[in-house]
Amino acid sequence: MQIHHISNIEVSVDQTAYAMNTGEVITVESSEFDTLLSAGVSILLVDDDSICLTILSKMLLKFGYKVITAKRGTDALSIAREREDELDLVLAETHLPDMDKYELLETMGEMSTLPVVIMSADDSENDMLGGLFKGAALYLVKPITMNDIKNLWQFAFMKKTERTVAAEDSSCISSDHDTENQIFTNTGRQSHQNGKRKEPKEMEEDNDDISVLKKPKLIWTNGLHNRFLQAIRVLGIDGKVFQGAHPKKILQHMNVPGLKKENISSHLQKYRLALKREQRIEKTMNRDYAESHLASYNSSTVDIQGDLYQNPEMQSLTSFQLEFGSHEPENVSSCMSMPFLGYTNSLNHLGPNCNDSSSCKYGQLTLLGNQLDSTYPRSSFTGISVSDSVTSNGKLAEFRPMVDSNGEDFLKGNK
DNA sequence: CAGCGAATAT
DNA sequence: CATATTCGCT
Repeated sequence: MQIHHISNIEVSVDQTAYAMNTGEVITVESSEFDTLLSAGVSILLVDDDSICLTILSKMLLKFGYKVITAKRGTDALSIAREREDELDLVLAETHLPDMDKYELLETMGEMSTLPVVIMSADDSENDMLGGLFKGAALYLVKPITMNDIKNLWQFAFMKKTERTVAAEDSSCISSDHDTENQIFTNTGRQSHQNGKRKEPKEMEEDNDDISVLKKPKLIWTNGLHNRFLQAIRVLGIDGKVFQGAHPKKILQHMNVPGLKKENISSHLQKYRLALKREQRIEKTMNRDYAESHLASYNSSTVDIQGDLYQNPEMQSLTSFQLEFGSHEPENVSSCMSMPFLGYTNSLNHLGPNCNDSSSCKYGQLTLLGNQLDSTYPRSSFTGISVSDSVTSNGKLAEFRPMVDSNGEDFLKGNK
């Protein structure tokens, strides 16, 4: 088998630009944050084409990922089999010489828990939905951008779960000041082909002594919330008049393994409160300075992200992140703050293209989306990443939590 | 039994 | 104090 351990690659980034995409001036000084988040994440990169392989490796390395490459599907599988523990994520091209389209994806799904991110030049809904349905954590359409790469780390945590927890779950009475190398506890699962909604089995050999008594605290991450929003958009915004958005249906639609009805209800309750608040705010604003404020509110999503951002309303059809609080309390919340910031997130290219397709399973999504978008709070979009602002400004903006991003407004209580 | 609002817990 | 869970009512 041909495995290349890449530690140093000699390809100039300039060529990256022409080959991969606009890639221009990826000034991405790989801000400290990016490298911090992706640091130590090991990625198995699978691509038949040497050029792509090299370029992608380069990009990955730039963000601090560890990269192992394979050119053939079989190689990828054996690597994954032997060294699954060292790996965090598989990034694979769909078209491989020795396998057909989603064979690697499927096989990988059967034999390991590694999240698989698919990349392909095929951008039809059929292809994308197919890939996602077969269990891909994310479907990236080539050309791959630096942003895509930058956000990859988020999907790596879908597998790295209990290992880290179990490793440190032993009594840590020692009041150690842990460094930041701690990893949060995400429980993620790839959807199987027959993937139904629930997964009765939870932990394999974990301490379940209190698992029944203690309910794991569910933390609604942006990703999870986005999924929630997506579900709501499809089903209908309010359960009262329409028959859409009952928690049960939402749960069904979200299709998240560990998620309980109660969680949805709770979140829905909070969500509705937030809605009310916003409506009141808008009303009070209407009385006084009607248009100026409103205008700024509505356009804000567009303003920040500028022209190059596509369709913020459409959120990822992709995967989700389920996060439970670990038994050790504090480390979670501290870690939590990081992912929020960087969550520009897998905007996969599903949204914009969907309107022309009647074949799209989520065709109703576009329909409902139009009539609803005035009602629901701004899509929770927080992070406009640093590199985004680079392109708009021309120079690097300082990293700061988006002030005007309304992503979080839903979370904070405005009165 | 499910949904929703309010109370309670973390 | 915010947010998740539990309770009680419909």
